[in-house]
Amino acid sequence: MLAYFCFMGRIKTTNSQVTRREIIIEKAAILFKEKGFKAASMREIADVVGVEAASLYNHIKSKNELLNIICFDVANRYTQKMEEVESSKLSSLAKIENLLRFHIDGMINHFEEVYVSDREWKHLDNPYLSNMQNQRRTYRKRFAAIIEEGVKKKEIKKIDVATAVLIMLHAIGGIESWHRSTQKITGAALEENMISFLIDGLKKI
Amino acid sequence: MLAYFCFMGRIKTTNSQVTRREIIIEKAAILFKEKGFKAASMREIADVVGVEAASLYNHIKSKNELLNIICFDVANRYTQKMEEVESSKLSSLAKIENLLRFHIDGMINHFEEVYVSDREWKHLDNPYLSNMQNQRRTYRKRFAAIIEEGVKKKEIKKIDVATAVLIMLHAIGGIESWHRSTQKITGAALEENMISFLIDGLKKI
DNA sequence: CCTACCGATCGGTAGG
DNA sequence: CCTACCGATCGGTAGG
Repeated sequence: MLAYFCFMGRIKTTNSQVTRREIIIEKAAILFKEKGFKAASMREIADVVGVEAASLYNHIKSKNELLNIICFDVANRYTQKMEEVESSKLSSLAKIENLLRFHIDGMINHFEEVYVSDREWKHLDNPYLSNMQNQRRTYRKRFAAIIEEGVKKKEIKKIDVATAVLIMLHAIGGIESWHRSTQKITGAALEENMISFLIDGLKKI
Repeated sequence: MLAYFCFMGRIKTTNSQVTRREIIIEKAAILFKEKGFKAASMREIADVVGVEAASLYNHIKSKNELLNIICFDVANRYTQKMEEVESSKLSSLAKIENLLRFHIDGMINHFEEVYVSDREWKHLDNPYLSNMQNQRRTYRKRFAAIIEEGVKKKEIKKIDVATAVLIMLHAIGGIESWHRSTQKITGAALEENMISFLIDGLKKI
């Protein structure tokens, strides 16, 4: 019986390339973003997907698995990007700009997922929770190291590195209020505005 | 009976100036910050306070009332500060610096409350929810108006005002990771670093 | 995929 | 302030 439905999930690929499982994850991300992980119920997710709550469990193991998938999808993309940037030949300033643009794009184009992974990861259960804590700590350290290197090479203004990391990574979270605003500038314009504000803060005068 | 315990709350003022009610609110803020509003239970709050869950209701009406108190305490302080700054004779740049320092101080010295009011206000129920949404929208507009004025008077670099507001108000949220970090710089040093980064982003070159 | 259902936990009340 | 308890809702399972 179980095998039958797993197969059903696969067969949809022919029509739409989106499995039922992926739809569930996508709808879960939207609800987790809107109500928070704890406040969003499996019954609500099922409603939006158009099935009974019990049916969700033919595609996913638990509510927490949904959160795991969302959070690590995002975290892994960040880690991958960090590796790409680190091994590039760009200047420190260009590396940072590259990373910032990646974050901004993520907030604009994968908003729900990124938002959830950023605000709801505390509800992960172990071992995923400590794994995520490590990934986040490591990411910030690598980000800081790039700035540090830029300061040493005198490509970047002398600033407190920890403060700069903290400001830059959090400022991007502000794109949330851009999503909510009615009279939006375009995403591309927002990106340029943010980059110029943040990168100017690093340039030597 | 009820009156008796309300009286008990008041009488404590003689010893410590902190009523049982205020202790409950303070502990609730800590738990709401750590676990989120929905994930923190009244039983946990009661545990920390040192009473049974049912006893909390002699001091507060509901779990949501706790959130109301925390959120509007913070929001009202912001509104009050905004009025003070608007009616001052400071330059636009000085006004912004003044507001930023106020936010930074809040994040450093009233961390739990400010954090909760910023991240958990979505769980308010009406009419408090729409009230809060209005207060937040209004605050951002008034903040934007100050920057706008500075740009017009050419005290401030020509920037996209909406983007600047978004960056500045969210960057301050980054102080959260300062609280979590082990090798901290002092709060005062953090404040100076943040101010110089953010205010430099506004100054004309 | 559904119906039927379970144990746990929640916010909150009654009553002393 | 406590004990005792309630109805609602939750994540999840059994079984077809």
